[in-house]
Amino acid sequence: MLISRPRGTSDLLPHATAGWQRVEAVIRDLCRVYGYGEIRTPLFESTELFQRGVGEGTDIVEKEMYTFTDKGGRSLTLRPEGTAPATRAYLENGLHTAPQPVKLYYVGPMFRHDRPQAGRYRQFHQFGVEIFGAADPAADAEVIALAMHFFERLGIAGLELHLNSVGCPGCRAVLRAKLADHFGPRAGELCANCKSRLGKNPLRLLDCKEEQCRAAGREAPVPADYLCAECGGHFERVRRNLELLEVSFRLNPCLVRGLDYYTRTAFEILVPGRGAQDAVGGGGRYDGLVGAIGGPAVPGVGFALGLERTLLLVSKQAGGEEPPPDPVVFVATAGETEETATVLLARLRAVGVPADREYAGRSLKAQMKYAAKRGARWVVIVGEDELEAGEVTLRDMGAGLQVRVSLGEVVERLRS
RNA sequence: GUGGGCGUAGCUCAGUCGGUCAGAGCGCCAGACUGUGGAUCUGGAGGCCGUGGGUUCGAAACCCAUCGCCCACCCCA
Repeated sequence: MLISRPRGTSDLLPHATAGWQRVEAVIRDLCRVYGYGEIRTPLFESTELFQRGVGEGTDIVEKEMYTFTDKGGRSLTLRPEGTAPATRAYLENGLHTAPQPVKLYYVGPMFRHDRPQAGRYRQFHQFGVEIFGAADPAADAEVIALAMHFFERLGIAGLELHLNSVGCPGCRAVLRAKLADHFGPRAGELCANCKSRLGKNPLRLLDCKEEQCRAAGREAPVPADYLCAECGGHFERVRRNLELLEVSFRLNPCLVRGLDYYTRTAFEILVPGRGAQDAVGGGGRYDGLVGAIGGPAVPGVGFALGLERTLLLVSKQAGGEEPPPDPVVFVATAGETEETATVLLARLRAVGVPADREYAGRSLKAQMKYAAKRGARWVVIVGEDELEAGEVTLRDMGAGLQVRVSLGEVVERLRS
């Protein structure tokens, strides 16, 4: 093969896109019901947007971005996630002057230069929602409930919702000091990654998966112990709302979102027993994000779900791929009847009957064979003999029976 | 970025100690007294055996490199 697709991308052929369309239909319906409007932003943005909106200290920005320089010398980046672009669009289009809150959702491809493996690709797809302008804990609960509702609608069971609160910059400053006190003396026991985190972002030490770091962090202070009164109250209200919505969750005191503009609620949706790749989605509150990219202080909360990982669960649990659509009616010719067949086919399609023909001028036998393989329920044989009587032969492919029908009424017979 | 496995027809794969090994099944196309399907039979098309070097009289097979795919780690979705 001369040219193959770029690493970590995939060609979705008709038998696969059927599953995607189903998932997308659920997304659109759910978002309509919950009151979210769809937003479509560019696939690439100024690199700076992600540096500020995702965070310089993150793996995404440090090593996973598809960044290039365009002909005007601007640094652009294929979007690695959807929240920063949505936030940018919210500001740029003046949505902060619209009635608040503004509730948006998006579905589309994201790009990260990671090493591909099962359920992880360089071009992958996310479904996400964002609520801008609502500080109410009920908003946190709503997006979480929406995410869980989505999986429920797809028939996916057995997911775990992990929940935590990382507090606000105020209470986090206290925590940070305590973490430094705790880990400082143990720096020697930590993995290389965590050693460097110790200085810049000690919160991240809490959710390192290395055994040695977990051991060192066993007695470490966690955000929940240092929440200020307001953050504590908020978290309590989020949990209360989830109970009202009958969404079960598990408190995970080590669940963390590292950057400063992530505040309070943090959550992740996990598939138990899938190793290091168990996250199908996650989200939280980001009351500092709008400000971080240059806007006013507007609170926000949202989530992003991985669709490839979701599809993996759909096909695993709900059984397999769906077949491509049947043509239903196939128009075959026998003899010099092409023109009549062409018109008949057009009439069938005009009234919405899925119909097809073949274009190779093959024998009737070959046409029948092709029609059967395509899964046609009916074949209309337009033959010279029948045409002399103004008729065609209508064959029921399932039953193997056929009758002659007048050319005038065949469309009506097949319409239903 | 790190580690492991694998790269032979569209697909799934055989190819034994290097010497008619370029193959099978499925799929595709065609035919079986030429206007009728999913069965059967027959035939056909289709492969620089991932790529580039090397070893050898001779390599799909052995060695090196490279690219790609898969899986795992890190991290995430």
